[in-house]
Amino acid sequence: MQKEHNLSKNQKIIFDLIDKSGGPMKAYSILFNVQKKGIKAPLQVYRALDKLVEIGKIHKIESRNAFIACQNSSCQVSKATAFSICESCENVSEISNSKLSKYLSNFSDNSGMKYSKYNLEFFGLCKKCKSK
Amino acid sequence: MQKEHNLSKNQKIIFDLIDKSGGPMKAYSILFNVQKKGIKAPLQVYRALDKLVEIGKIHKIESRNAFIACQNSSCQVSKATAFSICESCENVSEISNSKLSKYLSNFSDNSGMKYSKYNLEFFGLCKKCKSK
DNA sequence: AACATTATGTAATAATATAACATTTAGAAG
DNA sequence: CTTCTAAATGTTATATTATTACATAATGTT
Repeated sequence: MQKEHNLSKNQKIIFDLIDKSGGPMKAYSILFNVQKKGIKAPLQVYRALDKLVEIGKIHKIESRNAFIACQNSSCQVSKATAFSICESCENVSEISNSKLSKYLSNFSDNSGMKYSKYNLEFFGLCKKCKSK
Repeated sequence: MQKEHNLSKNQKIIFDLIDKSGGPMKAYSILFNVQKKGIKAPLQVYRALDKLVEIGKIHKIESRNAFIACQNSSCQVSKATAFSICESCENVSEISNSKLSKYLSNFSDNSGMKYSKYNLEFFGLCKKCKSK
């Protein structure tokens, strides 16, 4: 069972926006969209984003500086994330493949490092863009 | 055999700096370090970085906005990269593990997407930082 | 020599993110 | 219900990362 986080006002506004958008959103585009709701400054957005990332409600797509709602309801913390990114239309989706996540969560090499987190981004052409 | 790219003047200066540093470097830190060599503007740095990334001499660590020299001499193009990042000391190293790269290069799911590239970043504590 | 491609130089500015400080709100403990 | 604490908010300013636009020079090809 997922812990219920009571989102604060700003967190809820921003999460709902990202979630409803269905795709990745950039911080300043979020800011623009929530200004009518009284969120006026970048920092207000970044603070909400930081918290939402921390509790796993959204993930950051590092290569795009964008944020996407977690599509995996069982995902509490952002410690094991994988995405597929279309380099043509910039569509992003979260990959939830238990074999992949098991493989990566258990990965270790001879560096003596203990991995507690990973982020994987695959790039290519999505079905639509491939057939163009 | 790796194709020999004749680096231009700026590309060579910047690659040598990153390579000698032995770790990831940020664009504006690179800029600062090469100003005595006549490279004065951010754009000159970013252009060289773009080219070096394109030909696989360096890689971008997306989560850190930093650039590291490729540590894998057989790596021509930056299409399959994996790094381990210490969240305490920020040490970064390139993982070269043929099983991992095979697994990821051959990965496919039911999205209909053809993956041509990936970037994986593992996070944790390195040996040194763990024992502190 | 003519042409195309790649690289360079320079200034301005866009886009992304954080620091610092004051105040308010929401929960927990007594 | 009051006191305390942690979390969240509001606001201004600024730091950091990256690109646009335009002019010129060097390099490679036919």
